[in-house]
Amino acid sequence: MPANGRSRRITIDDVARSAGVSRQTVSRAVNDKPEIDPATRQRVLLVAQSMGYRPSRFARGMVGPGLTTLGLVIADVLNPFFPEVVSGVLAAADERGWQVAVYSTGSALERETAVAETVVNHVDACIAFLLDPGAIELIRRSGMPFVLLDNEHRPPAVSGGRIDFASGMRQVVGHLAERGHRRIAMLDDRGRPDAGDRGTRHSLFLGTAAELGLPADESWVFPAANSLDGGAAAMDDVLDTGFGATAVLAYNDLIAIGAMRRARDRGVRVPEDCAFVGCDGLTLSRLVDPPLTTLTVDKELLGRAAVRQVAAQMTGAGTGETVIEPRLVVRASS
Amino acid sequence: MPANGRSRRITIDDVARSAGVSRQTVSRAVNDKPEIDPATRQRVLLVAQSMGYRPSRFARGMVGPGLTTLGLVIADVLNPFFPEVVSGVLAAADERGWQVAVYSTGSALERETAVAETVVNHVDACIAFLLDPGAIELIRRSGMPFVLLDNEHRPPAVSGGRIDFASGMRQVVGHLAERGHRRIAMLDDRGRPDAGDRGTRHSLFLGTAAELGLPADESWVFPAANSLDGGAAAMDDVLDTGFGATAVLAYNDLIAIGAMRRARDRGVRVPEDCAFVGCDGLTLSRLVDPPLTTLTVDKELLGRAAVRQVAAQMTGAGTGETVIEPRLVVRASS
DNA sequence: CTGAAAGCGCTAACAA
DNA sequence: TTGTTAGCGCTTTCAG
Repeated sequence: MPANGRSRRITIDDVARSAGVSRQTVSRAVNDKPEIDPATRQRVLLVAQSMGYRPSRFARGMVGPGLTTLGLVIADVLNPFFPEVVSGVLAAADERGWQVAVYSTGSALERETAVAETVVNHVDACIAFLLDPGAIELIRRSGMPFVLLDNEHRPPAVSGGRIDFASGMRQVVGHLAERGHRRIAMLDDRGRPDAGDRGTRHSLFLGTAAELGLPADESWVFPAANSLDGGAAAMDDVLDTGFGATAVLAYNDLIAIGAMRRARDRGVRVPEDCAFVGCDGLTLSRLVDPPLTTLTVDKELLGRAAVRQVAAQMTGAGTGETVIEPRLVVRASS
Repeated sequence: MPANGRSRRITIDDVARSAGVSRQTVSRAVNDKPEIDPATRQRVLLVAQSMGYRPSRFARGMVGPGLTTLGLVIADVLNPFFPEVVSGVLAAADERGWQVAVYSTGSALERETAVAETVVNHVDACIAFLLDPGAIELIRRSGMPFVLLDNEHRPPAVSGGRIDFASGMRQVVGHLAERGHRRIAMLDDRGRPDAGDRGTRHSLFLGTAAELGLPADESWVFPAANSLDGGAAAMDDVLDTGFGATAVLAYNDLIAIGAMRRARDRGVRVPEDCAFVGCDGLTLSRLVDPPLTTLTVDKELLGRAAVRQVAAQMTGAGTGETVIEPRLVVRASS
């Protein structure tokens, strides 16, 4: 019960008794039904208000169709990638009259199972950024409509949404190669357990570099925590290993910006000494100095598309996948 | 019911019948109760799964204590102010085992009533950034625990959380005055209906300026849309009116950054020709060029404090107010 | 270990 | 216009 904490909940019967009417009449008054004497309504409403009566969501949901609650699991609202996705999801859910419950894993893999368990019990459908196979399986098994985003290991029975980084990496590495870069370092997100797996930015980078005849291998990839500080620390590694990179490609804009700032602080000229390229196309990337070249992704669209897929599943459609095409935006950092 | 769309919902009775047991046994299996034969559990679970059975949230909430859903109404997730508040709310709500449903008004005053109506019907408590008195009254009357944030016109019966901009403006204007600035323009958020009212940044700016003997009046305040572009457009106004401002104080960092960029684009040197100061202390403000001087606010704390107040109301405590103290962070823009 | 009965708070359908 | 009856799907007694 909406945590009254203290005493027993006040029910429609309490109000009915206190107002000297039947509970039906109370229901009519509260729900603004036409078939009730305005005077009665007024009186009942007053009593209800004074008693602090609030209809139970649960009892109502029990009778009527109830509200659809969509669970949205993200890693961290403070990572500027997610608010844009959230925005798309909120808008699309609102159009359908759904409520959105937001859950954050705090980018902690070990918390994913707990979040998944909560989700399974408290929402009607789920859109999630999740990496732990156990957590994913938990939600899948629940049978609720489920869309998994940004995960290359999506089980076949689960719908998904992803960004076409194969195309993206071609654009990015191609751009750097055109600019004459041969020694390109990559700053990967070390928080992801799928590092290096097929389809990840990491492996696509290596593959594309090889295709273009660039000398890149695992030693060209540096793990970074997914944050500005993480990017900065990884840039220290790049610089300190005497790697001689003339360009740095980061897993995302956050890491790229952190790295770029650290490089500048250490006397590296951008882009003359070293070029920087990010992924995601955060608003932020336009505002830093120098403005960051980035692989832009329509994150709101990703959110909207996910909601559309949830809706499709509710009408019985099968598993599907949405692929978002990224677009390289060249700015002064390269 | 959780929008099955197609046919009737599958109930516990359906499963019981199909598995040849009583619904009690199904309940035991599904809820992992100890008093059931492991073999039976297994069998029942299999049947349940194969039938796509999902227990009804509503029916469960009806019986047990149910989950508390906290409604969080913000203006716009894309405004980087809000994610930080959301982060604080999510964390504090999670600690209490509550679910958070996020609603966005899209910064549109005319949508507030509709959002308030939804909130009233579908959550157990509410934390909101709301400006329309009608919407606020709607939620207040519902009797649910309610905390109104960042609103100078909070009804006495409603709990609130706000930032101490009286102190803040003293810090900001004092700082600029110390630096020798006399002609200070303010870029106000034109979307707020309370512009100029007592307690707003607008009026506190004018009051503080007067106290310090600076020549500021209404004509020194320029309305700006709450966005980067809004700040840019307002800066055009400042520049074009030949106002001769040597410093610009903005309603928030978003507006300040937009204005600062526009100024630079038009050949104004920052801070030599014109200094810029924002409010809020967005992460963003540290990253732009030049880094922005800003009145930093602990936005996560604001969110956490709001949750704490909701919790207090649930245990029967009365109306309260949390005041967050802002802190000036001086950077290169001034 | 399993089943039968009772009731959570509400609204739709019907009766008065 | 108002009241009565019947459930919604589930879990918690209490019997077996």
